Amino acid sequence: MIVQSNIMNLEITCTRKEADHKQLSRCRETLQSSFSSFQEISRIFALAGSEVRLKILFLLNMEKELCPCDIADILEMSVPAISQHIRKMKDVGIISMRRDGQTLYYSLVKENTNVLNKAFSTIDNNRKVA
Amino acid sequence: MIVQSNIMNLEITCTRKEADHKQLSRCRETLQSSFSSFQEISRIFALAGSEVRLKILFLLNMEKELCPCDIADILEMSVPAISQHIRKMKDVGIISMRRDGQTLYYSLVKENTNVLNKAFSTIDNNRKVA
DNA sequence: TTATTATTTAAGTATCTTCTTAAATACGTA
DNA sequence: TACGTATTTAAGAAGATACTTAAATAATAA
Repeated sequence: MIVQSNIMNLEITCTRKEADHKQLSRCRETLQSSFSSFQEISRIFALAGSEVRLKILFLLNMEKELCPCDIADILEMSVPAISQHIRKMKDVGIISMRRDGQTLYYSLVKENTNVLNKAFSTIDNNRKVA
Repeated sequence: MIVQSNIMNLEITCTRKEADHKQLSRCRETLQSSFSSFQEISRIFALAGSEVRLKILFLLNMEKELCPCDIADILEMSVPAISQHIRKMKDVGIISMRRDGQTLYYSLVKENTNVLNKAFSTIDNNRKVA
């Protein structure tokens, strides 16, 4: 693994007289030291940023596991459409699969969905009962 | 405000023999009762799902407020590119603005960014200090 | 008033996303 | 083996997204 030397690029392009160069350098350093977190977490949010996928994730959180056929039924969407959403989430590792005969059951990978928990509980709490 | 009657569409399209129709109906009802939460939260995640915007949000959380010029400098991007990201976040109400002379300062709207807090703390904790 | 600075807006383009439909794979059963 | 069911994969079209550059606003300073 190549660890880049931490000599910061200090040429500040912001021409504002009041610009606080120490603040700008500090911000750059923080971003650099968290480089991979931003990648990983933004990827998870991009997935949860689709209303369809957020619903799938919420349902998996609530029901433990579901198959593509169930999900397609609940969301009133085509099975291939659901399958392709599922693949994206599996690729990033926020859901996993088990097979039982012909049926594939998908479930949340809890270790990788911590950043979504607050959303799940907020959705639960804002539920309007008829 | 029009509250839709809650008579569920009960025609289950999933032809799996093992399909649990009660479970499917329950899931549909839950989604329906949380309709607007899914919209609102997925919209916030879609914003945070861009690596650039997640960095901006993280920086605003850390620094309280920043101007577009500062942000463009820190992220080494053009000012118009940053300005357009900012507009999207302002439109959805997760950031707000104050003016001081020619400079516009942007900051987080904390009430609307609760679902991102876990991400901010995770990023902080995973920081690799040089 | 004119110029300068900070910022936004607009138009254009390249890329990504999310569906659709049709075909392929994988398992179970007659 | 052949068929049906559950699911994935592939190809393609329509729409959304994220930059670029150039022009427009808005506040301040000369």
